[in-house]
Amino acid sequence: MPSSRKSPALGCLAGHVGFHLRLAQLAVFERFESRLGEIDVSPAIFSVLEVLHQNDGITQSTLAATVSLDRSSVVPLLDKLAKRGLVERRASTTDRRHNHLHLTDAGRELLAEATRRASEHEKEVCKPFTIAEKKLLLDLLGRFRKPRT
Amino acid sequence: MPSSRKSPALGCLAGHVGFHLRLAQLAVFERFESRLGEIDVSPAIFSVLEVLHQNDGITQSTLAATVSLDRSSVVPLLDKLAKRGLVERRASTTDRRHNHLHLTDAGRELLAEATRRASEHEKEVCKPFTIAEKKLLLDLLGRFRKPRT
DNA sequence: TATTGTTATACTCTATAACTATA
DNA sequence: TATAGTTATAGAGTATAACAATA
Repeated sequence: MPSSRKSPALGCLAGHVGFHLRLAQLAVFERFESRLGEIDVSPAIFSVLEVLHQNDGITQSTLAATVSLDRSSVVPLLDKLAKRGLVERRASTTDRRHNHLHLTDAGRELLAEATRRASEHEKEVCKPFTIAEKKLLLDLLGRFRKPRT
Repeated sequence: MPSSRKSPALGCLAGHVGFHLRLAQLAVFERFESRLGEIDVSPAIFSVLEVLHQNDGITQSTLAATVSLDRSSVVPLLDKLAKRGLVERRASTTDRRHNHLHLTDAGRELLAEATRRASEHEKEVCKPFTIAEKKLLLDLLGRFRKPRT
């Protein structure tokens, strides 16, 4: 039975995935910040570092597409990371329009620590799910993505 | 088998709910805007209008809590809606610190149209799911919310 | 003292459009 | 002409802190 102090009715919002996606992301990102804020790693920064680690020498536009950002949005992000000595931009020798991106040693070290913390975070945030449920959730979320391109 | 032009590896991001929540929300909100942008209704505005409709006379702070915003964030939002003639603020007679919020006739009319469009949007965006899967998804998303308070 | 709404302020995130340098 | 990165700029969205009115 509902608690005596009833909360306001949500109407059709209760059945809207967008509404629930926002609340879920809010809760998850908040806890991410509380664990990785200490080492100045935001969700966006973490995803960039990880993609760089997985794809050494990747180009800025490809990175942007991979994390679903505009290529212009990636510039100030990389500026910050370069200033912190975590990332290097090397002009391509074959096509001088491209920058190839590389993690520095410091970048790899920070990523290692960030990965440890992110993994704890993930464990905490997914406590309400069984392994099968989490797998299912990721599968369902993946279906929102645009079909092709 | 993978396409010949392979996309960059995501590493551990592929298993992180936060990463997938962001992509999903991005896709969903984008399509919401494409359907309701025409009538100048953003996801935030829609949720406010619907909560006001469900809870006539609700107070600003309660509204804010209901849609997970700070009470200061709700002020400029309501300013806009009031300026558009969709919402009224009436000072409470019993406790003059409170504003009681009400939809105007115009507000109800716009909400009706917005609800029609939102329902089409919801149908479109949930095409990849069966009824059972969508129900399950909402259930799973709900588990991220903080336990009590 | 505590609470509601407000203001002033600022910060983050992100995109668009135009520029440059290449190709 | 087209592309990669950059710049300048602007707009959302949101929060924090302090304030006035009220309780």
